[in-house]
Amino acid sequence: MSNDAKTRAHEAAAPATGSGTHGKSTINDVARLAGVSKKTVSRVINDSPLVRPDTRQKILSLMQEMGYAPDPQARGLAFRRSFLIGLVFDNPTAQYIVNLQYGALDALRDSGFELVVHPCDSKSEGYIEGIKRFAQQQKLYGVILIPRVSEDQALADALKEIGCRYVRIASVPMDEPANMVLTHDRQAGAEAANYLESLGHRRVALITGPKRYRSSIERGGGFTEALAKRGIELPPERVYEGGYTFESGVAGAEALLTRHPRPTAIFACNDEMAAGVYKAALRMGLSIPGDLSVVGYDDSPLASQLWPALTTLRLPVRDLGRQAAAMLLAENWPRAAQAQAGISVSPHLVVRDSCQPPQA
Amino acid sequence: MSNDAKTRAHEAAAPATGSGTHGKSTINDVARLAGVSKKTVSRVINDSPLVRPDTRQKILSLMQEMGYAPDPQARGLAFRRSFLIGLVFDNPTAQYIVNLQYGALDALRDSGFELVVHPCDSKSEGYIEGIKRFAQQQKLYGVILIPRVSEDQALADALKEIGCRYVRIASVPMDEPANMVLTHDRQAGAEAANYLESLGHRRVALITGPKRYRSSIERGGGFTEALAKRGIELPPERVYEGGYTFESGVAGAEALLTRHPRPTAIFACNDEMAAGVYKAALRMGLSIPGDLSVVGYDDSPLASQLWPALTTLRLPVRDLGRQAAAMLLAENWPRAAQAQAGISVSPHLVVRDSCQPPQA
DNA sequence: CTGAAAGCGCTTACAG
DNA sequence: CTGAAAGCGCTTACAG
Repeated sequence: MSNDAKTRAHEAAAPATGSGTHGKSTINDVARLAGVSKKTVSRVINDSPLVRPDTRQKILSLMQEMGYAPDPQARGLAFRRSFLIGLVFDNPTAQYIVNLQYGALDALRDSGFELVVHPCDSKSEGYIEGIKRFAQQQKLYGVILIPRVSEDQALADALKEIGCRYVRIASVPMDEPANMVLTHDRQAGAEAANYLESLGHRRVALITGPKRYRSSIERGGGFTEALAKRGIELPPERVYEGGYTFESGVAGAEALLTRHPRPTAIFACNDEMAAGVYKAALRMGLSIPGDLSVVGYDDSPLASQLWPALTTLRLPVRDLGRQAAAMLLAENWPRAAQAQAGISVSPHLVVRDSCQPPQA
Repeated sequence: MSNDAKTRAHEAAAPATGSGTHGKSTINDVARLAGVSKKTVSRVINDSPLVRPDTRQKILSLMQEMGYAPDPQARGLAFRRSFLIGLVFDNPTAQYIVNLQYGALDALRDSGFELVVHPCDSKSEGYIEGIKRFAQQQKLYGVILIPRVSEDQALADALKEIGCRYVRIASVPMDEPANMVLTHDRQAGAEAANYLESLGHRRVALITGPKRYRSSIERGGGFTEALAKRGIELPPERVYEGGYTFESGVAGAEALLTRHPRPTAIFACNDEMAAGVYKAALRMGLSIPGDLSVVGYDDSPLASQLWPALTTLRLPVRDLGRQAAAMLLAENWPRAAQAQAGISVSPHLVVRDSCQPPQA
């Protein structure tokens, strides 16, 4: 992944030992010591081609030597744009947020950009105004939108209106390619279905997330679709709408497992709900995978900590974050971003110990 | 908690509808429309007392009306200091990081300050240099240090040297009160011991975190101490040094539970390790709390999702974050911060279903 | 209580 | 390829 950093100077090492004056040198100091105008130094900072190679080299090593790094605030003021990337999210799991941050920071490392976190409540009145103000006031360079806010077209429109770059992480294309990182939830849901079918399961059940989450619709839809393609029906009484929470997983499993005949496998649309299924099964005296096979989604730390370890769909969240941030930094947005958008980030099945063929 | 915001203007609402000119008004526009100099507007922005009340009021409502908010970059450039707070952490759990962020953001809301995240690797060579550069380059207003980096005196010294405000979250005082938010781990460890003793347990075991974590030493130490005070000995063979990870909890429990006689209770120094104890017990056919009582630490979401629900010490992480950020913003640092430092954030026992008196 | 001047550290036109 | 002037939107001395 090419690092389209705006400037090389940001990679400046610590002030060279012994350089003296408190490491607070400015562009003027560099210019004076190099015997050029500050405009020339500025050109070097901004990787302009309009500098003679030897001049550039001389200035570059001088900056290195002095431990000079341009002041982001001064640059921002002149550019009318900051070097901050906003991370906007509603209420995903802690693990999701943190992994996304790590990924985004991977891409921002040594670029001179920093990551500013901005949680919000998409159900509150005027939350879009809040984000707009955040973007405008800080003159954000760009914004990364995480589900569920990424799915809000009104938010995207607001951002576009004020001219703020953004990238939406979502399960289906709902914007220009340059503004999207896709998570392919439908395909992953199908993988879960195919896996269970291949083990021999015919009476399977589904615990979805809330309908207002596009991911939930895609995961559940892909699952149902793939099942149908293999000739397996999923009647409404074997589908439970959960809330992506542990408790809803418990409730869903309790509802589904009291049906007769009992399903032999459950696909929960996230790991938290799958953990809820474990609890319900344990309480009902059902063994996993003996009496019940379970598949989750996310591959959160939880998945490997459950016993038996949970078979689940791994969502490479850190990669999503890295990808989104890299697209935002792309030199010639949106052209370059679009090219990068081709790099796909897909979930895949991680087989552990929570599934086996159904008992005869 | 008083919000010592530097300025009122940050709370400016969205541009009043119909105000026209794209909401990009500057201090000059305000000054012109108010018929005063920009210096006077500046005084209002910065809550200077040197403005006639009616003048101030007039300017304030004008700003509100225009949807004016001062540009943080321009202010920062003039102030030689940004309005950014850095959150520096090594590798705590995702839940800890996120809760701390939420807490810090609670305190920063409507203050004009933003939160910049900065993970690091305290085991890597020159990591302190990296943080120093981050603080210096961004001219951070202040930094919040989370364990384990908060325990590194060299880091604190480096920050002090460059004149960067910081607050350390840690289990014991190791700096000026104005620089500390205490988590009182020792006292909480004692609470765990007293609780188990009161239930009648005499053969108890302990799974600590890594020795290099001060929290681990305090939690374990408080536990051991309180036990001793009540006449219960904790021999070395009933103490296992874990790594604050799930896997180490499994390993620890496996080691401790094969001793004869078997301990009737285990205190794990965090919930992840407690979850590991659950797994080991389940595999060994031991029931919780029938055969074994378990106490964790953190009250992470995990705690209530385990079955039976885990009795644990609740660490109010969000409060820690709020407290730390509020101290950083205190008007007259370090005096005011010190006053706030009095507000204590203490863990307390949350009793759920994982403990009972030992079987006869 | 109020203001005119100079400056924070950079960049954008505009010339050459 | 290089530079002198003006400006980004604020604040700090310094006067009054």
